[in-house]
Amino acid sequence: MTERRDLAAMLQPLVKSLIAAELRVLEEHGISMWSYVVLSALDDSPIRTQAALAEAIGADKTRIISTLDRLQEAGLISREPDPEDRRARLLAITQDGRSARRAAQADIRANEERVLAALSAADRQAFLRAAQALSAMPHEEIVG
Amino acid sequence: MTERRDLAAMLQPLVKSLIAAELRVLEEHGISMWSYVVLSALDDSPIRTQAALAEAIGADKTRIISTLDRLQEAGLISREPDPEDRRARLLAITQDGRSARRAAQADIRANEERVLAALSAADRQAFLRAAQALSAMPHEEIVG
DNA sequence: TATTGTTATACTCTATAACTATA
DNA sequence: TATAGTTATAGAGTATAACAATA
Repeated sequence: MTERRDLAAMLQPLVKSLIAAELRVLEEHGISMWSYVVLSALDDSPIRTQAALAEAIGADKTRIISTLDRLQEAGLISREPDPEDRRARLLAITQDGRSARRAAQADIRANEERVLAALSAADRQAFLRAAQALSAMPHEEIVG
Repeated sequence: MTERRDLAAMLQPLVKSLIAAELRVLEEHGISMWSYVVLSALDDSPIRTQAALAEAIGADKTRIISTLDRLQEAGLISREPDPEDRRARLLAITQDGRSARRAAQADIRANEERVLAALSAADRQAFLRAAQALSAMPHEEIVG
């Protein structure tokens, strides 16, 4: 049997630290974690309903409302009733929102690069490749 | 710039799935996550105070009390006042506790091996080596 | 007075249920 | 009546503060 600690027990503190690092950077940019997640989702493409956005980022629809309020207030997203179905809210990132998100992301990635520098070039590549492969596995396949 | 998603955003869902998998296994063994963490800490060596145990597993001292109650009730740990300082509680795993912990750990690792089988042998090795190296970094060094 | 463990309280985050408006 | 969004409420998990026992 391979002698190692449980994978989850090993990775969880690492992820916790990475999230703490991300929160520090985001705080410098005046953005909350949920705001960053929303901006990142909308930077890929606009979304037609708040429920769809919540679904896309794995959040409850009731939980993102105050975040959307603040983002709209700050002019980082637009949020208008769909003329064709005025129950729905068309969501899109603004130019300011895009700038804010990308500036924050650049700082986050710079810090992650600094951390990854602890690895050899070969291990770094393999680690990222493996992490990508594992995180692409369906939740059910991992849970079994 | 390397084209990849944020590291934390990539790893967090993976860890979440791994924890869900672990919880499923632990449930089959009738052990909670906190109980498993406590048993794992005590399987390495006994601990002289509850505060030290809490510190060791990164928990609040008030938060492990009900867990210790249940473990003691189930006969998986021993917990006696230190004769030399009766404020302190000497904590140790019992033979039953050790059996329970190791049985659970074997199943957890078996599932993790199944997940890791998605990787090539080389990537699997490099991933584990890198994960170990990164998780050994001090929290402050990652946060920056 | 200081320390260990415990209990009581408050706070944060999240999920559930009820409500408004549009369809 | 059904759906999108919102607000109000309740629940779980955690941290903080007060307390009891021992030193």
